[in-house]
Amino acid sequence: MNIEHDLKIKIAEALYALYNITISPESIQLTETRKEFEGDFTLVVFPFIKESRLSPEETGKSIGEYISNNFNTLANFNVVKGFLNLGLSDGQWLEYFNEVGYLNKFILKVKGNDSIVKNVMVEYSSPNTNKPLHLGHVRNNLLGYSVAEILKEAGNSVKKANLINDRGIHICKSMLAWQRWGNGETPDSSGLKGDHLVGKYYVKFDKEYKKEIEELMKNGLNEDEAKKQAPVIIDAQEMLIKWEQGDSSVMELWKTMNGWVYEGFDATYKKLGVDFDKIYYESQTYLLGKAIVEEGLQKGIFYKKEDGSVWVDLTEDGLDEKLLLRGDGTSVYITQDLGTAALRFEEYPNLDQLIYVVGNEQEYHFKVLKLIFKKLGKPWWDGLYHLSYGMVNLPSGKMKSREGTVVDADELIEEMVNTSRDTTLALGKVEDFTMEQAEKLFYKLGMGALKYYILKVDAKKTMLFNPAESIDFNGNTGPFIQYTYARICSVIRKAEKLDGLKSFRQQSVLLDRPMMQKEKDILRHVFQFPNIVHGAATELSPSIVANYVYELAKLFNTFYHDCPIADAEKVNTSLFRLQLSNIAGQTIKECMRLMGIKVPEQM
RNA sequence: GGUCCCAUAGCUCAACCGGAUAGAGCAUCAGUUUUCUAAACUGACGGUUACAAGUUCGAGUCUUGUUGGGAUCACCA
Repeated sequence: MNIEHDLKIKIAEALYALYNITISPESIQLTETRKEFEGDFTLVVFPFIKESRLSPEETGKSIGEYISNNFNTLANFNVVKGFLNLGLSDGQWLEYFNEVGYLNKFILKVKGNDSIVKNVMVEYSSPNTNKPLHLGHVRNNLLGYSVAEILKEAGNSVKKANLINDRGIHICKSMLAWQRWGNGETPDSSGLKGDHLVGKYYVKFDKEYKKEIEELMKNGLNEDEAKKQAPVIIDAQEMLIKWEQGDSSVMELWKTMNGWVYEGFDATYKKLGVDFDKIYYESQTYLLGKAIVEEGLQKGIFYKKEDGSVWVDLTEDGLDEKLLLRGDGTSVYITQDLGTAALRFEEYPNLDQLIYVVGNEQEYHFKVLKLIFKKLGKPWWDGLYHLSYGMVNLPSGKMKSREGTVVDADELIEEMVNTSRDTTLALGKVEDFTMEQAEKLFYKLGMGALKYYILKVDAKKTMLFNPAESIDFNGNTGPFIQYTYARICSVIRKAEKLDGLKSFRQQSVLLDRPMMQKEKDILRHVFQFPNIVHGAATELSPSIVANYVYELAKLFNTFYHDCPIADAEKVNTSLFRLQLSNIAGQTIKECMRLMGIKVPEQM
C-alpha cells in the first residue's frame, strides 16, 4: 500500500513507452500538488524534455495522456508550465482507504523494498555526575529518544544507550568541595535533590578556585601559572590520581555522591519519559581506553612524549596533535570514548551503526575519534556517526553554569506543568475529572508543550529559548495537536453511542458521491505517513515528524469545523467521516509517540 | 590565525537532495458559537530570503567573494 510508489511505477512505464527513458520509480520526483492547483500529485517534467524533444507542456500532456489511457487510476490531469498535475480517482482513494481504515490495520511499517534492517545503537543523554541536567540536556534526551523510536518505526533494530560520565577531574572537583566545605550535608539533611546538591558543590569549587587564582595573580603570577598552581586544583588532581589507584576513602566518597546524583537523574529521566536499554559507566570503560592507547603505541600510530603523555598526530589529516593520556598516566575525555566504542562493537558484533547524540561543540572530538579508529584499522570505524545538534541559547546568549544562567531541567518541567494546570483550569476543561486524572492531564499537556517546542526545530540548528515568555499552548504547539486528538476521540465516543454508527470500524465504505476536497486533503496527508517516517529515519530528524503531524492536525481542524461528522445528512457520509477521523487520530497518536508525547482522550 | 557552522516577516520557526506566486505560529487588526470541545476556525497586515556576482529552463537551496554572528583548535569534559 503506497499510493505514491504505485503512481511512480506508472510514470516510469509511461516514460519508457513514450521516450524510451529508463528510470527507476524511486528516483522519480513526485510531490504533493499545491493547493492552488487541481490534482493530487505533481510531476516535474523538466528533467525529461531533453529526451522527449518536446516542450515542457507537450511532454507533460503526453505523459498524462499515456497514464490516463493505460491505467484507470487517474480521474484527471492538467499541465501548468512544466508541471503535470495528476488527480487520482475517488475509487482509487477509497480502495486505499478501505485497506487502511476498514481493516484498522494502521501500524504502518515503513519497510520499503530497498530498506535493510540495520542494527543501530543510539547513545544519548550521557550526563556528567557533577551537576543536574539543564535545558541543553533536555534537548539531547528528547532528540535521542525520538530518533531511536523513529529508527525502530522504520524497521531497524535499535538499542538505546547511556554513557554516564562518572569519573574524571570534574567529578573530583565537586567531591573535594563537599569534603572541605560540606559539613556532612546530604540530600536528606538539606532536602535538596541529590544531583542539585552535588551541583552546588561543583559551583562552590569553582568559586574557591577563582578566588585562589586571583590571590596568586596579585602575587605576581600570570593567569596560566595561577590556574596551574592554585592549591585547590592541585588537591583535586591528587584526588583523581588516588581515585585511579582505588584509594578506599576516595572511592567511598565517590560512590556516595554519585549515588545521590543517580537518584536525582532517575527522577528527571522518569519525568522526561526517556529510557535506556543499556547503561555504561565511564568508570568501567576508561581502562579499556588505556588498553587501546597501548595498542596504538605498539602499532606505532601513537607516540609518547618525554613527560610520559601519549599523543596522536593527525596533522596529515588536517587536524592537530591530540592528547590521549596525561603525563601522570590519568585518562582524559577521549580515552574512555576509545574504550567504550571498542567495547560496544565487542558486545554487539552485528552493530552497523553507533550514533552519538552529542552537541555540535564536540564535532572536532568525534572527527578525531573516528579517525583514530580508522588508523587503528578497526573494521567498524565507519559505523560511528556523530548526530550533532545545535545549542539552546537564551536571549542573553549561551547558557553558562558558572554565571547561573542555565535553565534547570527540573524547574523547567515543573513550570511547564504549572502553566498547563493554570491554563486548563482557566478554560474549565477538567470539571468532570478526578484530581488524579486532572494532574495526569496537566503533566501530559505540559510535557507535550515542552517536547514539541524542542523537537519541532531542526536538530542541527541552534535554537532560542526565552524563559521570560512561557512556552505557548496555542497555534503550532504540542497542546494544539493533543487537542485535535482529544476532539477526534470525543466525536468517536459520541458516535459509538448511536445505533447506526456504533460499529463504524467494521464497515467498509462505499461513497455514493464525489469526495470533498477537505476529506481528500486528510486522506492524502495520512497516506504520506510511511514516507515521512522513512525520511525522518534517514535524516535522523524528529522535526520532520513534528511538521507533518502539525499539518495533519490543521487539516483535521478545518475539516471538523466545516463538516458534520457523526450527524451528517447521510449515514454513509457519517461512516466515512468517522473512519477518516479515526485514521487521522491514529496517525496523530503514532507521530506523537515517536516524539515521546502522550495524547489525552479528553482535555 | 586555521577548520567548520549559521543568517528567511517585528519575534520563534518551515520550505521534502534545484521546482509553480517563499509558508506557519506568535504579536497586531477584523470576523465566526441555538450545530460533534473556541487550546478551534476564517480573513487582513507583514519579505529585495544579510549583500554582490556566477552556474541554468528555473536558486532561499549549488559555487565564489563581502559583511555580521557562533563553535572549535586544552595535560577541561
